[in-house]
Amino acid sequence: MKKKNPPATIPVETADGSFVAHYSEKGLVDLDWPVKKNARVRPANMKMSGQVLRWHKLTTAALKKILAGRDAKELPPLDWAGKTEFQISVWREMLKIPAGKTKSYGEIAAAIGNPKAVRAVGGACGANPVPVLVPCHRVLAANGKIGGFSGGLAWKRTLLAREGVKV
DNA sequence: CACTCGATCAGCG
DNA sequence: CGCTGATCGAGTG
Repeated sequence: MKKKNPPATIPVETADGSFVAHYSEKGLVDLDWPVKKNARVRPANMKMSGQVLRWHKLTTAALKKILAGRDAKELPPLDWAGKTEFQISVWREMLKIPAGKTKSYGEIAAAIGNPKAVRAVGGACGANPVPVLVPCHRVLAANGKIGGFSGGLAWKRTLLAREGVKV
């Protein structure tokens, strides 16, 4: 009985474009990078609970702060249903990284108790459904190399630059 | 279940 | 500086 909640899809307007947020009954499920141009997303029926709107407000505020190179004051609840414990551990660990600081994949691995799972950590980062809010861009390779980024490497560089991080 | 790949890392020539 | 092996989780057939 997989009641597939029609995820609420709402655009998040920022100076960098319109991100697209997807919410379930439990919280933010997914956040997409700004689509090319007229990413005309239909807010569907905004008949959803005001709770979603409240979350959306938090999402918007947090997103803008991080895009500006600062830490988000508060994040909306994140719904990581369907993900593995390992991935969630990795993401939760990344959430602890403050703006302007960076960690290596190896450090994340060590922090969650699997010092050797560095490759796996990389994989988890790539599977992160909520970029920016979960600062996957603050994770660099051990030797200071920038590594990769699923939303396009350009974003990673831009975000780091705004936070005052040099690569 | 077996096999492959990845946003890694550390060691060695 | 470039190549190789070690290692872990996830996806695929």
